Amino acid sequence: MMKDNLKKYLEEEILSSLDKLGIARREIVFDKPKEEKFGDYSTNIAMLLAKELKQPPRKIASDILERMKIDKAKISNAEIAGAGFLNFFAADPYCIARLEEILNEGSGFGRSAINSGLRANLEWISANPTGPLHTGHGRAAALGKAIANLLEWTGYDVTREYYYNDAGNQMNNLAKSVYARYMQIMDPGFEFPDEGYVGDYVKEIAADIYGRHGDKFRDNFDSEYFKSEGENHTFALIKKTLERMGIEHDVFFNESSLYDDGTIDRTIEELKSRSLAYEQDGAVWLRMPAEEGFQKDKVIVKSTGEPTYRLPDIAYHIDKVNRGFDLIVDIFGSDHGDTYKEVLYGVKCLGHDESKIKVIIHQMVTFRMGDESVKMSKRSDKVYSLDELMDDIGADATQFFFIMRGANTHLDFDISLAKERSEKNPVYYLQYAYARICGILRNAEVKLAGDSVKEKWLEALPGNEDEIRLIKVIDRFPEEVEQSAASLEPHKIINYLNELAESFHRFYHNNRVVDPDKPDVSRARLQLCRAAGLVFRNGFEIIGVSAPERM
RNA sequence: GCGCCCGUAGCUCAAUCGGAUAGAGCAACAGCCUUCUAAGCUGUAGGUUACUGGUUCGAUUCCAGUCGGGCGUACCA
Repeated sequence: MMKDNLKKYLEEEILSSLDKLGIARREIVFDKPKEEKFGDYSTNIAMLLAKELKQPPRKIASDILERMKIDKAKISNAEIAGAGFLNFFAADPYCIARLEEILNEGSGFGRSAINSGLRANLEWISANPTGPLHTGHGRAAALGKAIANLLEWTGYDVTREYYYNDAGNQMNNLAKSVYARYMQIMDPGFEFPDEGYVGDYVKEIAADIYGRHGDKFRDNFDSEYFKSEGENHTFALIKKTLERMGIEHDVFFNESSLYDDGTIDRTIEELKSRSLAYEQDGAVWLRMPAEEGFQKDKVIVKSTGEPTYRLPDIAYHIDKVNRGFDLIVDIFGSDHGDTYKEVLYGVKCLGHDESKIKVIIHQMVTFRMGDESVKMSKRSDKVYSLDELMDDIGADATQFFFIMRGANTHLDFDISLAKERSEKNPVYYLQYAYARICGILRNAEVKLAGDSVKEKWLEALPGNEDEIRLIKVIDRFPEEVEQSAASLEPHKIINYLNELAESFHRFYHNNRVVDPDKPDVSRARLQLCRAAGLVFRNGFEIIGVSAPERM
C-alpha cells in the first residue's frame, strides 16, 4: 500500500544506517507525534539504543541521521529533538500526490488485506428470548456491530453469531408469565407469578393468543405451547430491534443443539475421565485450581441433573474452536468478568487451543434521565428498551454513544441530555462535516457545470496549511483502521473521524472551494473534498452510522 | 473478606510496545454569518492524572500499598 511507503522508506534508511554503524537490525517503531512541530513521523530508536551503546541518545540520533539518505521529494525535513527523538516531516508535494491514489481507491480506501484468508467468529448480544432487548444490551450490540465491520475491513471473513438458550427456568418462567396474562384477560384476579416477566410485551403475546384461540387454554396450561409462543414473539421483537440497529447475525446457535447431539454428555464424561471434574453431594463439580487464579470449584451439573450454564458454554466454545476460526471474539458485560475465565479454562483443560479466543469485557453503562437513574432489569416494569432509546435519540446517536468510549471504561449515558440537546451531539459534528461536503459538491454542479477534472488537477491545488493538514489526516485512515481492528477498539475510529472533521471544518472555514472565477483551484479543492467525503463515508460504514447528504 | 475492572479539566471521556508542554467535546468567558449549511470557526480560562512509595534517561501508562466506585464471589445466566 502506498501509504506505507514513507514509513517503510524511513525504516529502510534507518536500518541501513544501523548497518553502517555496526548495530544489529531491530524493529523501528514510528509514532505520530501529538504536536505538528514534531513532524509527521517520529522514532525513539536512539533512546532505546542509549543503554546498549552507553552513549547519549542525541549523539546516537545524530550518527543515524548523518548516514541516512533523505529524499527531499518525500521528506522535507529531518531533525533531532528533545531527548533524542528523530523527527521527519513529509514533503507537501508528496502528500498532495497521495490524493489521486486515495481517490482511485474509492470505497476501498481504508481496507487492507492483512487478514485476508482468515476467518473470524464474533459472538455477541446472545440474549435469551425472554424479553425485548433493553438498554443494558446496547453497548455490546453497538460494539459488536462496529468490531465485525473493522475485522472485515482488514480482510477477515466474519461470521456474526448469536448464542441462545430456549430451555431452562427462564423460558418456563416466560411461559408462566404469558399464561398468567392470558388468564387475566378472562379472570383479572388470576395470580401472576412472583418472579414473572412484567413487561407489556407479555400482555401483547397473551392478547395475541387470546385473539386467535379465545378461551381454548382456559385453566389448561399447555406449557410447551406458551413457551413456544413466548419465544417466537420475543425473538421477533429482538430481531426487529437488531434490524433497526443495522445488525444481522449469520448464525443463531441454539444451546439445545449441544444436548441433542450428545456434546454435553460427552463433555461431562471427558471431564470426569480426565479427573478434571468429580461428583459430590449429588452434583458434578469442575476443579478450579488456585494456581490458575480460581477461588473454588464450581458446579457444572446440579444435583437435579441439569447442567449449569458453564458446561454448555464450555462445549459451545470448543465447538467454535473446532469450526476452525482463526479468531474468536466474545463480547460480554463486566458481570461476566469472572465466568468467561472459567469457560476458557474448561476449553483449555480439555486440550483445545483457547488462544484464538479473545474476550471483550465492557464495563457497565450507567443510564440516567437527568438526576434520575434508569433501571434496566427485565423483571422491573420500568424497563428502558433499546427501541425506546432509538425512538428518543435516533439509531445513529444510539450506535455512536455506545461505542464512542473505550469498552473498558464505565460509560455514563445521560439520556435526557442526548434527547434535549441532540444538536450538540458529537455524532452531528461528524455527520455535519459530511453533509457540508455534499453541499459543496451540489453547489459545484450548478456553478461549475460542464467542467470536469483535468489530468493535472493536482497542480492547481494551492497547497496551503489547511489543505496539507487535511490531506495528511485523510491519508492516515488506513492505518487507523488497522490499529483499531487489531485492538478491537472502534472508539479509535471515532477519535480519528473527529480529527478529520476538525481539519475539514477549518479548511472549509478558511478556503472557498467553489469559485467560478478560479475554476482550476475549485476543481482541485473539490477533489480534496471528495477524498474527505470518501473517508467519512467509509468511516461511518465501519462505526455503523449513516452518512447524511443533507442536515 | 476475596477476585476482576475503573479513578485524568466543573461534567463526559482521549492519550499509539513507557516518551516531548497530558488532549477533545460539553459547560463558562470573548470574538466571527451581504460569501459553498454558524449543527461551524477563532481565542481565553480550566490539571499535584485519587493518594503514597518503588522501578529509570523518562511513568497517566509498569510494580507494591492505601482510599473511593462498579461488577462478581449461586446446585441463576
